[in-house]
Amino acid sequence: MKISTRGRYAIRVMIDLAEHAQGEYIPLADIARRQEISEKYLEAIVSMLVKAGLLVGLRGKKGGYRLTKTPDQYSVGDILKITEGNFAPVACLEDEINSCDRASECKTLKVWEDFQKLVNDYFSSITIESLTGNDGCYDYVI
Amino acid sequence: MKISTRGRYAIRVMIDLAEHAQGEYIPLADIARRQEISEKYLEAIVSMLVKAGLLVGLRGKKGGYRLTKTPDQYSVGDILKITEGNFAPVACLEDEINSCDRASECKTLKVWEDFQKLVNDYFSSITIESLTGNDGCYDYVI
DNA sequence: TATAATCCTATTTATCTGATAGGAATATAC
DNA sequence: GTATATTCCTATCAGATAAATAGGATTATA
Repeated sequence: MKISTRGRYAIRVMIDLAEHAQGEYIPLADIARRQEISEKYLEAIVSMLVKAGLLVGLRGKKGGYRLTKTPDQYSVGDILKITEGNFAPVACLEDEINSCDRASECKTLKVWEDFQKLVNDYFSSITIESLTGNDGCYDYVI
Repeated sequence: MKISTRGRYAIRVMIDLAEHAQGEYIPLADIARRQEISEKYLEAIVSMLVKAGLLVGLRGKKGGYRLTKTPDQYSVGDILKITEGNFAPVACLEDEINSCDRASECKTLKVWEDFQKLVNDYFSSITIESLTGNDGCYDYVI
């Protein structure tokens, strides 16, 4: 029932970018220094966020990462879904169809289904913007 | 973010006992057979429940396990707290006092605190009795 | 062309999960 | 009091995953 370090770091990266980016690309080294996280480890995490389209990276000098949307358009849930895979508390809820033999007689299935919805709704309701010290007025265009 | 097999099995054991026990001791072999779970694996799980006082075991012939309370007095949360340790989604919330250096400046601490409460409240609200096919009238005395 | 950055692949270490095995201790029934 | 049925205890094992590190290929800018 733990949120992985990956997930926690991913959220911190997103908040950091939301607070410091003015539309330009921010090198990962800057984020790693501010957040006191190993740059090499962050690399793996950030690459997940890029692959999922939450960030874009640019190589070379003046390169780095930037958000693809404004901070109010990201939820904590969006990020955790990428790093944690999904919010299914049990394996049988990971796929659309439940392929567990015992599903029809399972007395706890509803407990897990309702729980999954609870978790999803909670994390979906928290925006990255709400976790920054910013005022919600972005003076840059994405 | 997964509930362990231990936790799921523990809940099934408790439901099984709530449905089948009439005050007498139920051998683990019976539960293992009904639930189609390895008896040896269940042993380790059930011993946790005994140590925590949710069940009592009796050795020897006519031995087995029985509940220490009526099914409506157990919540799913009571059981999961034992098998999962706690509901802290991050390590810094496991102890009473938060010993994380970054706690004072942590932008996500409240997210995790509120989440922990949400999870705790949810699982605490579900009784084992509500997961059985019983009517809530116990014809045995504990 | 030098430099600064992302991107990619592999490796390591530690921890946890799920499961199995063998046997010691003990309560009941005959 | 002996056989039997059961919990109880300790140890072990394989596999997966998490967290982190390392080295170098690629690419954009100045």
